[in-house]
Amino acid sequence: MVEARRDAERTRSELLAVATEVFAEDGFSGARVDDIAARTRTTKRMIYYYFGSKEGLYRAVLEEAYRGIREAERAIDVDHADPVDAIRALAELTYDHHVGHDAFIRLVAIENIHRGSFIRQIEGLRTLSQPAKGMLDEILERGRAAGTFRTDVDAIDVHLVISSYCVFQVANQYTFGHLFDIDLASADRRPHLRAVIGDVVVGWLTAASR
Amino acid sequence: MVEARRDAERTRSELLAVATEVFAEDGFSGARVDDIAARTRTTKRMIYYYFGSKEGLYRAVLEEAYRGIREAERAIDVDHADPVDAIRALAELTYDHHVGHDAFIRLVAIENIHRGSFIRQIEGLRTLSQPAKGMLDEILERGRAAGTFRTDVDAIDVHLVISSYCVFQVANQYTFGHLFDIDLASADRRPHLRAVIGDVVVGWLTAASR
DNA sequence: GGCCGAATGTACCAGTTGGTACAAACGCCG
DNA sequence: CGGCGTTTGTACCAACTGGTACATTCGGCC
Repeated sequence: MVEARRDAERTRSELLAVATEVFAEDGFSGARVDDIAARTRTTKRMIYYYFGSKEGLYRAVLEEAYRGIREAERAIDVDHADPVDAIRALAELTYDHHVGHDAFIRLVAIENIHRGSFIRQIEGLRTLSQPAKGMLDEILERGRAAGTFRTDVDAIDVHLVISSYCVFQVANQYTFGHLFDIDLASADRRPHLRAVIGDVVVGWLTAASR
Repeated sequence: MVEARRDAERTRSELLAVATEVFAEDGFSGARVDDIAARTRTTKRMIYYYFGSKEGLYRAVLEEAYRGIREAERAIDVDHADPVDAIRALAELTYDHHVGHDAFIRLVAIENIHRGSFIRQIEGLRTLSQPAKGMLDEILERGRAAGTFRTDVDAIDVHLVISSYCVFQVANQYTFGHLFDIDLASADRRPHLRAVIGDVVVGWLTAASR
């Protein structure tokens, strides 16, 4: 029987899963410890036993979310010989990836509201982000060597352009959607919005340098 | 003597100004009514007298912030004859504009965390956003007529690309900055980041349609 | 000057919230 | 089986927090 009355690992991970939902929904201050506990098979006491404080729980949520997302990102593998195809694929896969992980993007937005004060306390996150940059570097280098890519752009610039667009789709969908009376999350519009970021990056990179 | 002991207008506007700062800093749930009042020459009582509730105050803050920003946006006037110059200028001025209004962008981020539930209650905001779109429409039309702009892109797409980039610079500076060890807000880097969004939009729009 | 409604200040409250003291139950190991 | 460290549940609290009752003061108007 799996119905173990005592299962430290399960208690901990259930707490983490529920806390992720609640923090993503209500923010750090908006989330209530009692609320998180109530949605669990265990009690508030366990939050303090395993995580020490509301803040400790939030930090654990943030860390796990980042690890999970980086893991998922490694699956984005672009092996096109042509750098133009490769960069377009990377941009559009990044779009898909972000659209599919809105809870994570909400957590990131919340963390930025707090000026990144919690993320800074988490060790080892930085190295986790290097693969994404490495792949970009490699594609750009091939494109430049082939003479098809402009030379006044580096991997961070490209990552910034792609991330901005993809994050904004999710993070700002409510205000942007309201002001311009458009639903960015609508399935009908997805293919177009997806193609746009591909077009943007390819058009930009294949244009002549200033 | 300007030192009026009683000045309804001043009390109200001081409350609004301080509340804007506090909400932008701490979010809706994070902000404390007592804290806002304490930073004022008046008392908490006045918040309830003028705004009815914490939520009423937040709504007033949001509305005033949007009106202010749209006002400022109307100053962005691009009168280049060449649509390519015009669109580059628009993109780069939008960048400057966003970088200079980070409190507003924080409020927008906070509002999106709340899924836009407050902004929806504010009447007349939608019409306020139309000028920006109108100007874009006009530039795009000229560019298409001249044969220099691709035809598979509309004003909303362009606005989305520009806004994404400019908002991200400010809204996500902390997490992005931390993960890639770069300070997006550094004055040294501004000219480059500013040029990038110009290059992106021009390169994209002047490339051939798919 | 005296009236009256708008504006303001003080004191207070009830519900909420993060956090904890204490003890009990569990299950592994010898 | 018995002991012992880990894990869990209950009850509780002190501080905080949004909100308000009530009294008071101000300033314009007749």
